[in-house]
Amino acid sequence: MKTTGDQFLVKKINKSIVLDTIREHSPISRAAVSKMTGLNKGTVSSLVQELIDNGLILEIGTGKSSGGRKPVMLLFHETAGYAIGVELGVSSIRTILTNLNGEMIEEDQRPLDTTDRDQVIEELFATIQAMIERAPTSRYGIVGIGIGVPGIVDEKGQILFAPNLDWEHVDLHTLVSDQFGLPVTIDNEANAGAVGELQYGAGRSALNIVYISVSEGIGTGIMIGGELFRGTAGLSGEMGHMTIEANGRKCRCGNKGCWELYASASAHPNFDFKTLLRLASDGEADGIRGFYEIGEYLGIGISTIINTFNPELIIIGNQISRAERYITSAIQQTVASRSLSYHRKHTTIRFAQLETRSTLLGAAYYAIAGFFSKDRATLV
Amino acid sequence: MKTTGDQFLVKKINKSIVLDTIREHSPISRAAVSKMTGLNKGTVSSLVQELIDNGLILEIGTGKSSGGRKPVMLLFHETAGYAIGVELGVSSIRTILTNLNGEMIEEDQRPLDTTDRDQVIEELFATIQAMIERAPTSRYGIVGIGIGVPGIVDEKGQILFAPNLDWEHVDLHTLVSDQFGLPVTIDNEANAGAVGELQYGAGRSALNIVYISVSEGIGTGIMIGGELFRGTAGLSGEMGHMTIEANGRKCRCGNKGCWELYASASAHPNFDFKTLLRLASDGEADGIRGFYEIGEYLGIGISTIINTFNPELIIIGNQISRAERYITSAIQQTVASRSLSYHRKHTTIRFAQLETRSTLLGAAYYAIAGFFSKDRATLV
DNA sequence: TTAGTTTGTCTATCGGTTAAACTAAGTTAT
DNA sequence: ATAACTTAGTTTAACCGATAGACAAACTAA
Repeated sequence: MKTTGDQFLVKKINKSIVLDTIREHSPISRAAVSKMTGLNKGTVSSLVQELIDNGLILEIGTGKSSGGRKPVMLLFHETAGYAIGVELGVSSIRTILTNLNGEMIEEDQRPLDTTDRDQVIEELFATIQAMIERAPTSRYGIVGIGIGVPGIVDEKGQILFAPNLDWEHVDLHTLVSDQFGLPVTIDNEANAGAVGELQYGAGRSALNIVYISVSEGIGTGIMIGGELFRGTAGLSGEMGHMTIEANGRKCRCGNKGCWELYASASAHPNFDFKTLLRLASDGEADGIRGFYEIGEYLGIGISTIINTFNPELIIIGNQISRAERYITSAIQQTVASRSLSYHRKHTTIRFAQLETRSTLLGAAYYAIAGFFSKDRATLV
Repeated sequence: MKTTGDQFLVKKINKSIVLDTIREHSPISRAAVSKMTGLNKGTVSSLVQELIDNGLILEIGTGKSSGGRKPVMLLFHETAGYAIGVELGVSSIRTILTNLNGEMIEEDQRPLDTTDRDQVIEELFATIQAMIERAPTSRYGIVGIGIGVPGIVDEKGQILFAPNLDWEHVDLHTLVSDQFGLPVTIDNEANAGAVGELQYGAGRSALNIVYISVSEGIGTGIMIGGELFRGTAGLSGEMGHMTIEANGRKCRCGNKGCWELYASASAHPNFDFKTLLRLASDGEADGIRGFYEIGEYLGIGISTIINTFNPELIIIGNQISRAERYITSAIQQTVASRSLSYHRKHTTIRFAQLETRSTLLGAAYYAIAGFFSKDRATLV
């Protein structure tokens, strides 16, 4: 049954629009909100009053007059609540605390010397608990926890398969949810990275972007129309396993010639990523050529992505960012020669702007977005 | 500026819901619509009355009583208008006339022995004009024209590049629009096919489907959340040019190792499609093996599509359908061994149900959909 | 015949938006 | 200094569409 329209729906829509407008344009006056949104001044006034009562926005004195009465400036109350973002990596757990604007307030990093499920989860609980305790008191407290994990996650927040952790079928959502009694979102790290970059990084104001997370493997997060594309069971975006050599190397996924075997940070047959970086920075031919080859293979997959999605923006993130200067030209040249010209014209390729925080900020954003969508439904 | 909510929006939403419900469940009573949609009986009554006044639905006598007053059955008035769908092929132009339910009323096919722009367009105008004249008189007349073309079309309906017709930069939308003064939609044939299958064929009630049109080349239409995914400039879905052999055969697109070079109906190095079909039906090893190889390569690309989109359904259509029995098992085996198991579980692979009419029906649907979305906006 | 059920309409009310009047508080011109 | 103009924000009345519930119509079942 589709959602039918009634007066409450109208109010919910308009309240969202007003809140979003204030969030994006703080500080701003009621009159300006009315002009920007097209909503009547009176409507804006009453909705703003409710948002103030809800503690989500603040009046912050008067602004400059432009020939008449001074406007009362409104501010999004970014510290009315806090969100926790976690990146569960293979060798470390990183955690941040953000305000409702997604600005980082606190940070924590713990090395992981095990992949044992129980030990990792114990450490995860500890870092989250510590972050909860470090959060300032606020009206809404911790509004949620978002976690990015290196693996395949279904729509219920269950980790189906995390090869680097050697985990299978871990219902992380239930575990964390039961422990803290807070809203929890679990997603794979590439999806979270895509969300982070679109909200706070290189992809702001873009609608269709593809985020490519390149480290040991390759993961991709696909944002379509400003929304994460999840596929039927929440399993979309495993483009690391697209075939680029029909009879290529065998992959642990069962396929042959997967992209990530040729284009990831660990793709070089002789040197690992750190060694390659050292060689390249020393100007050694082995390092330079190693990265050039990786860049070429990245370009091959990126060309397919461009032809498939015709995105505004492709963002390359995670470990490989550290080799940006060594691989950029190889990528650009390969894409220029391999992708369809009309498609290429509309696509920009960039490295992640948030550096190593795309996933963390994206994870925290899940919590913030969840809070507001709930808020909009219930607090009308 | 986002659309803000007001009473008109509410009415538009509800009127759409009522109309859609009647379209999908004709014949149906007002009471049943109310129960299905959750809308109040009175609301349904008044919206139905308006739709009757608009000529979009009809009262068709009473139905069976279930222990009380007999219901008045409502019918979608499918002949209140007609739509034209055109498939501009390389060797022929096919045209259909449908009612507002997308049911074919008239059909026309004209061979094309030239790819000359002016001659083709003259023929195109002639077939459309003939179809307009064959349409029964109706309240809304011809509500629009949809055209599927074999090439890259941008969001304005301009053909950027149609290799098989040898056309570049033809503003077909303006040409047809000026000639007939009707709403016109131009899209590539794979997109139109995807829409056709989702609306009327194998993909009904699915949300995420990928339609693969396999003939001389390979085109793909991607439906996400029930909507066609168009990309930033309307150029999405050229997966025929994804790389499956990094150093494979040279493609006219500039890339190497494109999928369509290995998996299209014209991919066999020695035999053309017709010959292969004849050989296979004669039980000749060359034909059987030829199709098996094409099926394997199709399976490689389909595996990438599954891992990328995790769609509910993949539909294979166009010319290759005629070889269904020779390639099915090769496709299934390859996909089973190459795609990620979790993803594969949620995806079904089928051949087009509308046979050679996916594109035509999809093109006509563009016109119908355009009519209703306009109608909903203006006739409230 | 009577009681109960189902369909569809009608009426009062409610909650939202809007336009417009109004109050408040500034600036600019003379 | 004062009048005229501007801009900001609130209040009021009117409007519109949905809803709940009463009602009439038309049927079935006992």
